[in-house]
Order: sequence, then C-alpha cells, then structure tokens
Amino acid sequence: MPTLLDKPPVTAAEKTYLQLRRAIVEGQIPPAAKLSEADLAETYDVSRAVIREAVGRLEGIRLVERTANVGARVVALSLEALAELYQVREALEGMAARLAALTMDEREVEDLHRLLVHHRHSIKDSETYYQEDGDVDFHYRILQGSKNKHLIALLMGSIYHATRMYRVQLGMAGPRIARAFDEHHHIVDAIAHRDAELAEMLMRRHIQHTRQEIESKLLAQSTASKAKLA
Amino acid sequence: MPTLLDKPPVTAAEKTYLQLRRAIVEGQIPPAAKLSEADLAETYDVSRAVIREAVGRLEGIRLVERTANVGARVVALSLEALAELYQVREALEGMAARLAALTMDEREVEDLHRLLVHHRHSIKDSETYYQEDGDVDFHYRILQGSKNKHLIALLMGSIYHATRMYRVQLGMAGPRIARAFDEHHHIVDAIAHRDAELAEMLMRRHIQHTRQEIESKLLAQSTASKAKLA
DNA sequence: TTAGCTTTTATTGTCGACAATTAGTTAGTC
DNA sequence: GACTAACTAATTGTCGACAATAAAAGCTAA
Repeated sequence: MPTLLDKPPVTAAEKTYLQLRRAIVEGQIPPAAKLSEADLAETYDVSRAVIREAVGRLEGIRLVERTANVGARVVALSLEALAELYQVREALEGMAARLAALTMDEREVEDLHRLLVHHRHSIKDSETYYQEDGDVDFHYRILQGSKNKHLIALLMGSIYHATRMYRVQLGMAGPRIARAFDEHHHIVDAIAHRDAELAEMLMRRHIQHTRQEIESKLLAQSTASKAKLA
Repeated sequence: MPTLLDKPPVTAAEKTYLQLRRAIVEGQIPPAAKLSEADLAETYDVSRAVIREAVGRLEGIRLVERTANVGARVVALSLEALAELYQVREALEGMAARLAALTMDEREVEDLHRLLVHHRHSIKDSETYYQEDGDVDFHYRILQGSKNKHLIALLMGSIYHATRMYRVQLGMAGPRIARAFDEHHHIVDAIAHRDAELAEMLMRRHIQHTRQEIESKLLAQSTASKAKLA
C-alpha cells in the first residue's frame, strides 16, 4: 500500500508516530486502550517528548483522543462513529472520483483498466489473493487521479487508517469480491467516459455498500457477544 | 462565532495554540511566514515545548507546514490550494446539508428560518452589519444539524480557518449579500422539505459560487501587483 | 457495607539544557 | 565576479527533571 510518506522517517518522533499508528490500526494496541507516555517511551526506547509528539499527531488524525491532564486513549469503535466516518468518506471519495473523471489523462485511465484486468485474474486464480490490497490500490489510484492534495491527505492520512481499524477488529478479510469488482468496473468506465457526475454517484454508492457490510458485521458481532451472556 | 472549544483552554499548549491560530488566520502572522520556536516562546512567555505542541496542532489543521530539522512555516496562499480547499469544502458541506435535511427536527428548522428572517432585517438596516457573521452562523447551524461530529470537526476545526485566512488576506468584507441570501433561503427550504438531494446540490452550488468569488479576487489582486511592476 | 474525605501515587504538562542539523558567513581558488 | 569548501551561528529535536493535576488508595463515620 503506497503511503503519503514513502520516504524513511527523519525524526524519532515521526518514526514513532508511524510505529504507533500501525500498532493501533492493526490492533496490537486495542481500541479504547489507555496510552501511557512512560510505558510507550520505554517500549519504543525514546523520551517522553517524542511520544508526546507522536500521540499529538495521532490525535490529529483521530485515532487517539486526548484529555488535558488525564492522558490519551485510542478511540473506541462504535456504530455511530462508523456511520460518521463513512459519511465523510463517501463525500470525499465521491468528490475524488468526480475530479478523477475530469483530470485523469489517457494513460492514467489505461493504467486503471489494466489494474482491473489484473484484479479479475486475481479473483479467478485465488479468491483470497489481492482482495483488500486490490481494493485499496483501486481507491488509491482514483484518489491520485483527483490531483487534489488536500483530499489525498485527508483520506490517506486519516480516513483510511480508521477504516482499516474497523476491518481489523472485525476480522474482515477484505471487501466483497464480485460485487465490489463490478462496482469498480462501472466507476472506471464512468471516469474513462469523463462522466464526472456518474463517477461520483457510483463511487458514493460503492462506499455506502462497504459501510453497510461493515455495519452488519459489527451488529452481528455485538449480537453474538450478547448471546454469550445469556 | 461559536467554536468547537467553547470551554476555556486548560493547558498552556492549548491556549497558545488558539492564540497562534488566531494570529495566523487574522494575518498578524502572514502567509508563508517562518515560525521560530524561540521567538514565539518569548512572545507568548512559555517554553519551547508548549510552542512545539501548538505548532504541531496547527500542522494537523493545515495552517502550518513543518519540515524536519528546518522548522515550521505558515502555509502560502495560492489559487491551486484554494481550489483544493474548496473542492473539499464543497464535498463536506454538501454532505452536511444532505444530513441536515434528514436529521434536523422541526424546532431546529424553525430556528433556521428565524435566522434567515433576522439576516434579512440586517441586510436592510445596514449592509455592513452581520455580513460574514451571518454567513458563518448559517453554515454553523447546518453543520450542527448534520449531527456528524466527524464532519463538524473537519470543517470547524480546520477548513473554516483556512477559508477565513483567504478572506482576511484578500480584504474581503464578507460573502455576496443578496445572492448568498437567496441561496441560503433555497437551502433552508430544501432542508425544511426534507429534500436531501436538493439540499446537497444547492449547498454545493453555493460553495462553488463562493469559491469563484474568492478566485476572481485573488486573480485581480495578483494582476494588480503585476501591473505595478510594469 | 457504603459514602465521603484525605492522603498518596501515578501520570501529564512544562521547563531548561544538551545534541543534532541546517542555514548563513567567510575565505580561497579559478 | 562566481563558485566551492570550511567554519560558525542559529535553530530544531530530544533529553531528564520539576511542577501540576487526576486517579487510586486508605481512613473514618454513619
């Protein structure tokens, strides 16, 4: 998965930020967990100042909530927060698809088609191969095609991490394969035809479906844990 | 203007953050200016650690860009950055209006109408009274009506500050009065009628018009400074 | 046993100092 | 005069220590 920071980190704070972000998103540090600066400083072998910088940045991308004089905590996952996240994502990625339809050049569109062909082969060869990476790659390409750095920073610097966090916690292998592929295909067609309106609409619908999938999984999980109590 | 942080700041870092943010948005610290931690620490009578926290937060809301080992600089204003900002704003506020149409209750909608009536009187009594505040208040109300905390945080915590910064630098007194009022009115009508689609469309168009206004002002200003050289 | 108050402990916020890096200045060469 | 290398100064990044605050623990009375 390409990231905004493909360059190696320069400062210890940045390196620690990346490490912490990964630990949170992948679940080593679970949702709602309290973050202790002293503990983390020991774990990562840096001073507390470095941890504070890193945690401050994690707060900025909404993976962490900080309370003055109390400390920082990983955000808790909830249906409400998920809905809010996906409404934001829908708006931003809809706009990204719209812009992509207007600004992507022929070669970029070709690359996108080629990516789809590649994904189709992956689906046939192995249903577990390239599932989430394919989806992420697809969205990444559209986003780059938007040519809007602000949009890119918002989605890749923040939204996508939160999205991934839900997936990891729900043990989701990746997005729906066949239907998602169809949706990808239609989106690319709209972009290729420079139909910004349609591209946006299809992307937004695609995001809505993804949201529904995660919501039902989250509901099923909380129902299952309730059944355990009975 | 109501802010997300109506409570007085608890920590020195937060207080300094608010002060710095204001200084940047209102132009006391101009765009592209280099920020010196030592100078700022002296100016605000705090330690450098406090400044670093505050500047880190300003980076998180994209008012400041930081380079490792070099320092921080207020973002430069440009046509390109303005376009990107407004594309993001359009997507988010369009979504906010859509959600407001779906979630605002009758009393909230009434309050919104009352606000419009109040604005109409302000326009008649004095064309300079409540111009920008009215617009901001309007958008604030819609945003609150969306009931999406993530959306609210993005717009009020970041986007609106950048928007204000452009206005201040361009010496703009506020938004277009008569036409903006009409647009506000249509948006409120759509919300009152629970027409989410229309509310979103009208809000997005409203934002587009605002963008065009700022762009032409920015162009006029850069043309004028070029004419001075000749 | 529970609730409220006080004390203790742990943690966060801020400080000044040292280490590391970059930008600016100066001297030498062509 | 222009360019380059070396040196110096300024600034940023990180450190450990102290101050301030909240949470936890302990004690007492009802």
